[in-house]
Order: sequence, then structure tokens, then C-alpha cells
Amino acid sequence: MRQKSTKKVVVGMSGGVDSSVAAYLLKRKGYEVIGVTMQIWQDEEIFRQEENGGCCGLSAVEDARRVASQLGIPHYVMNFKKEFKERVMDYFLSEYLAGKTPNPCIACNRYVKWESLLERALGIGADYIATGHYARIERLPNGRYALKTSATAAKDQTYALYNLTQRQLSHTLMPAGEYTKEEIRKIAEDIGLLVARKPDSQEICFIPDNDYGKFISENSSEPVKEGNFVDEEGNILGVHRGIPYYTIGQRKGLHLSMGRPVFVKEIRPETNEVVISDNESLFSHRVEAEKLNFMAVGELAGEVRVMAKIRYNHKGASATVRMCPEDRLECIFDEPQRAATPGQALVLYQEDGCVLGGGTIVRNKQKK
RNA sequence: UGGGCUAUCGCCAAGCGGUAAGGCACAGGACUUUGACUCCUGCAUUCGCUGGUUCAAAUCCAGCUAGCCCAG
Repeated sequence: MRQKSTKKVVVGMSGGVDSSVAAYLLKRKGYEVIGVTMQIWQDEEIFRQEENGGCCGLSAVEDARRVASQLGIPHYVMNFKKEFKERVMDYFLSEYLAGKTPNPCIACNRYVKWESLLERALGIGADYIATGHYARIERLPNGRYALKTSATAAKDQTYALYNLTQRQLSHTLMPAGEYTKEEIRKIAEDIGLLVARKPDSQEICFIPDNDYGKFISENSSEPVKEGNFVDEEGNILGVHRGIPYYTIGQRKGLHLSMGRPVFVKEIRPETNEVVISDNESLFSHRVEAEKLNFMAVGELAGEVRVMAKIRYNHKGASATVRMCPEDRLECIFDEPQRAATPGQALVLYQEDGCVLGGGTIVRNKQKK
């Protein structure tokens, strides 16, 4: 008798298991669920039929539609290609050309899913949007909303969501965060979802062959130019294929036979140089971040002890953070971390597993 | 055109008469729902070329070729 006003939820359905089960769980809880699949980059014209027997983009829509029908919920396809192109792909290209290493999933979450999709959902009268992300949303005693690591530490996606605002969080549901991946698949099996066994997605969706360099060369307005590999003393070691082909810490694909493994230490877009070093000199205690977003707190006061991640697959390491000039944040790790990379996100966690906040890693000032 | 040295996988490099180490690079796979990293597997029937000695040669001998060095 409690649900006289049923809440309406738009679930972003990718056609995968997680979002499919998320839709199911919400429906079971009594929400009015609407399935929406976002059309973001898929270009129906150019999918390779011979090789795969079908385009992943189209099958995503198809899968989502069939799941929705199985669940008995309406399903719509919404076009977000423009938003995706501008906020994710263009950003991706310009960052790489600037010698940085962006995380497009974070941009996509922030701008496409939680800006465009959320606003459109609210526009059609929904109270929330929901996704299949493995994360939980909590209302803290201080009144703020914060993401909390999912029930499974092994499958936690809060890192890619640190940028969400309070308003966005207050209109978001993430039912998958209460379960482990295994449990989600089990649920899918139990209710007979045809996507139960569908493999997890991987790699960046708009670069199916995973060849970043090629994608950037073909899609950027600026030419990708060869340049020099240099060592830390400035000696020229060889010729590189163009800055977008490299990222900090990278070993493979350098084609440098030095007799010992060597890695990318630094990328210098000003001189089009890629600096090479050994593994040891990739470690550093200090990471600086900008474009901050705070979640569990409104602002950072003084020094705060946190667990910090510098990449998606980072287990996290304890550190102390504090604000520094120009709205930047300084993070000093107890133990030096390997290959902190400009463009990647620095995400901070409190002891309770809530996301304190995060930002984008900037180039460390060279201290001579 | 006198002397000396060296020629082993793309690079470096073991081997010294008994039937081709290793490292780097590279390729494939695993891991990973960003890039990386990491891990696993693969990678010279052949040792500059041509002959010779030997049961047996990358290993010894001769010639040739190439490179380096010293003399010129």
C-alpha cells in the first residue's frame, strides 16, 4: 500500500548482462522501468558484416530490445551521437595529440550518460536514471551523496564515475552495485535472459580493433608526426611514430632494442619527443590533479589521508592529499607509484569506501 | 691491395670438435569493461661464402667476401 506514486526510472541498457539485470531488479522493486539504449558512435553504414557476422552496435540495440521485451518494459533508442562525438571522441583525440592519455569512459559517463541522458530522462518525466555499473550510492550524514565501492571489490566501477555531481547522484540508481558479477549472471540465468552468457565488454567501444594510433591518425585534423625517442640525458635513441602512439609506462611497440626493457617516461608535445627510461625511474610519490570534483565532502580542508587510485585497474594506495594553488590537488603517496599518467584520473577514497573526490592528473613539474 | 682483428636470429651476445645459451626486439595468448604494466608461449635444422680435415665442425685448416684497426 506504500507505493501510491510509483517512481519512474530510465535504465540505460547496453544490451549486456549488467544493465539488463539492473532493469530487472528495478522492475522487481516496483519501479516503473523504461529501457533506453543510447546510440552513440555506431555507424550502421560501415560495420563489417563478413568478419563478425554483424555489427556490435546493432546487436547491442537488438539485444537490449529483446531483453526489454522479455522483461515487459518499454524500450527506446535515443540518439546521442552528437554529444558522444563532441564530448568523448573529440576530447579523446585532442588529449592524445597533446601527449596525454585520456580515459574516454569517464568522459562518456560524465557528459553523455549523466548529462545528456539524465536530462532527457528527466525531461520525459523520469525520477531517476539507472545503469548496470558496479557501484553504490549512499546518502551521507552530512547530507551529501557519494559513490561507494561495490559489494565486490573485484568488480568496482566507482573510479570511472568520480565526476558525478550531487544533483546527478541524487537522480541515479545503481542496483548492480549490491551484487557480485557472479550473482548478476546467476540472476540473468535464473530469469532466462538471453544475454546471460554474453562476454563482458572490453576496450574502447569506438575503436573496435583497439589500434589507437591508427584511429587517431585517421580521425584527427592535425597530422601525426614522427619524432625522436630520447633518453633522460637527451641522447637520440630512435624515431617514434607520433606521440599518440605512446603513453607513460609503455614498453611494447617501441621497437627499441636496448638490451634491457625500456619504457616511456615522458611525452613532450612541445618538442615532439618521447623520453625513454628504465622501469625504476617511472616511480614517484607525488601526483598533482586538476579539474577536481568532490563527492563525499564539499571541499577539501587541510591534509586528508586517503586511498588513491591513479588508473582504473589500480588497487589503490594510501596517500595524503591537500589543496594547492590554482584549484589543484596534491597527492603524496606513502609508497611511490608507477607511471602516474597525465590525462588519467586520480580518484580518492575514504576509509569507508566512499569516493571523496577526484581529478585529472597533470604533468608533474620537473624538479631538477 | 703490407700487417692485424672480426664475421652466430632484426639488435646485443654465449659457444673454443660432439650435434646452436641468454637478453632486447617482435608475434600470439592470458589478465584487464580506459591506456599501460604483468604473465605465458613462440621465435636460427643453422652459425659470411666455398672447399678441406674428422665418425662428428659454428668450433680446426685453406681460399674468397665484408667490416674494423694499424701501417701506408
